[in-house]
Amino acid sequence: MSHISIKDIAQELGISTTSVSLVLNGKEKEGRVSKKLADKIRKKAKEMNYEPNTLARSLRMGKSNIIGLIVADISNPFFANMSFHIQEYAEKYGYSVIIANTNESDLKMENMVNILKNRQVDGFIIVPTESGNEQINDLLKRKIPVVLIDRYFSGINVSHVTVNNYLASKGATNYLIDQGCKNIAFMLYNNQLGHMKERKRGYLDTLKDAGLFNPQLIKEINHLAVDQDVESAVTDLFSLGNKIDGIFFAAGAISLSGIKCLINKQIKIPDEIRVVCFDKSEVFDFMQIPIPYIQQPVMEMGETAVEILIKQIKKEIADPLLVEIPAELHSEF
Amino acid sequence: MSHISIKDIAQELGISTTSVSLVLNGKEKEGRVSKKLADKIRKKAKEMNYEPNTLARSLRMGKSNIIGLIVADISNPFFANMSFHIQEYAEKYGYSVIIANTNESDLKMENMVNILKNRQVDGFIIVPTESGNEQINDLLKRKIPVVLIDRYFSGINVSHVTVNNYLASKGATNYLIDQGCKNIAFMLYNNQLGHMKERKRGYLDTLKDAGLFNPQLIKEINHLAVDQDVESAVTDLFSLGNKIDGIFFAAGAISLSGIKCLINKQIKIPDEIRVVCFDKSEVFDFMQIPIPYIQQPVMEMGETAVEILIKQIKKEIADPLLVEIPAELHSEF
DNA sequence: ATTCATTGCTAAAACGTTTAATCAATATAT
DNA sequence: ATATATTGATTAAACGTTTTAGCAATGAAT
Repeated sequence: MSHISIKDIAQELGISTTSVSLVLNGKEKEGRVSKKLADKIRKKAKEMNYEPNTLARSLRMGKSNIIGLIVADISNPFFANMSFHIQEYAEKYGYSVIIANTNESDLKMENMVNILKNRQVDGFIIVPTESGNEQINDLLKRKIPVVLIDRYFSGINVSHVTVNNYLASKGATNYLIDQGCKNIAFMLYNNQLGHMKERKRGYLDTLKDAGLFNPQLIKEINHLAVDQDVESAVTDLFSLGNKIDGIFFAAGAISLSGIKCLINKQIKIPDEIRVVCFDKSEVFDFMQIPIPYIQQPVMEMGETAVEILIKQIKKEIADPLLVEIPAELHSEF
Repeated sequence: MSHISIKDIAQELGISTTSVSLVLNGKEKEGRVSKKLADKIRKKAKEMNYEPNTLARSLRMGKSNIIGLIVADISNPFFANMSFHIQEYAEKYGYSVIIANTNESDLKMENMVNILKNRQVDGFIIVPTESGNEQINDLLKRKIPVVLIDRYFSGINVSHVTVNNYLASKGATNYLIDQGCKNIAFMLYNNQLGHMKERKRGYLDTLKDAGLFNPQLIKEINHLAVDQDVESAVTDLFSLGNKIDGIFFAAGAISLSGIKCLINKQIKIPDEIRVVCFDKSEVFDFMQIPIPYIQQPVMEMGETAVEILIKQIKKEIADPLLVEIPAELHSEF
């Protein structure tokens, strides 16, 4: 027999599938199955190598106990790590996690959301792509629980957990000011996602408060051409009248590209220029000089997202929950 | 209505579910549904925002069109990247991919295999954990298609795709010999997986052929304590009578740990010691000196695995296929 | 000796699909 | 005018579960 079902066990034992189901789900008490029969069923099930068909169960019960995790870039260690913690934590609650990678493509995000939705996942945790908002809206319309993580859309009223980007950004900028920098550049992605806006706001407010603001110091990077854009941004910045003495890189990949660029141009960190980065990278461990960075509490973020999502799934909460977790600036070495 | 089914559409239109199913699956020709009715159905389906329930479909059809991808460490860029390519390629064939991370834990691998098996995935691509062999055997016993990737067990007759570890290892070792190294150390994991054995064999054969072999040069590392083990291995190696002048790191994490250690101990690469690494790392881009490494063709490996798996699923091939892909040594800069 | 509870089990429906079998009506061929 | 194809639909079973409702037998209580 290719695959053993509950029916096969029942047949073999000459009993009903009800009893088998009851026992195999540990409901023998409520189901009033005799200990004798229960034991017989368990024995036979083991003997026949029975494995339940979760598809059928989910279909019948109307829930799959699966969480769909949609990540914009799984090869980014930050997200890979986050995925790991999410999976780990969700399992404790009896949920398994399906990871899908959108590679920053809106179209792929649409596909993956649809595929998972049609597979009846109970809810989604999503690191959305830049224009993934309609997909999110569709999910909300269908009353499917969603939690965004790391990124969010300012216009949509949906649960999200992020770091406190504004404060983190202020902290990083202030750090550079404290180090004596007067012309502090800021490099960020040119997208409209909420977290980027917040990081920018943090930088702007701090610089304005300090009377150091200059619009030429802000450089936007296209995520499809990070290396080129960063390269020309750096060249631009160094041709300004007031020589820049600090750069705040507002995202992981921009940081790496930026530092690589500075090294190539033989611009010495921190003598000629000071930097501070959003997100830690393994690369920092291998540099001669320490690189200050903002570290996002990736585990806490992941676990919070899982908790919120599960509460939504179980209908313990109805309204969207917006959680901001403080991020730490690592600058002491 | 919370969720629209084919039945709802049929009811609304006063027709049978068969017609709806036929049309929505593009089988109106074979099913002899009139163009008029077909159009009506499609219109209504769109209007009602219908989405098929893949669970039910899979249950009925006995296949899910899902590939289970089980990875030992998703936060390892090598595997993250591989996952990406596998997902990408599988989609072209109409399969979606569920990624599960085992974090190198045998128990978790067992769990994930079971969970996915019970969700009726059509087949598995697995980067197995060290002692995951029984799980593989169980899958084989149940006639569930499996392809191992990157790692494999010498004792089990199951499809796998790997790099040609033996030749790659010979190449790397020969590179160091060509550079004039006389005392070439080798650092590998202390596990019994086939790919490690092959890498060791490559090193051994090459060193013996060159008359340079010395058992003290081989250091085994426990993957649970890479940094410590590498640290003491390096100390050991440098206290040997014949001063070592080359190290071949047989795996990605060992390489990074090793290089970090050399930097900390102020041992200059390549003046005092030459190294060669298995797997590329982003870190190499940031080092003053170029690091030679063996690059595995991760995309080709992933795609090959998908192809083999799908052929097995479709029963186009019955016997296990063992594919070895050549790896490239990057040593010219 | 009758009622009532309890115990141990089963029948059957339901979840949302797909698909083989069948049927009635119309068209085509003889 | 009759036999035969073809067209356009439907009925009902099946996939593997869970679960409600109910049945029969036993035990306890009056």
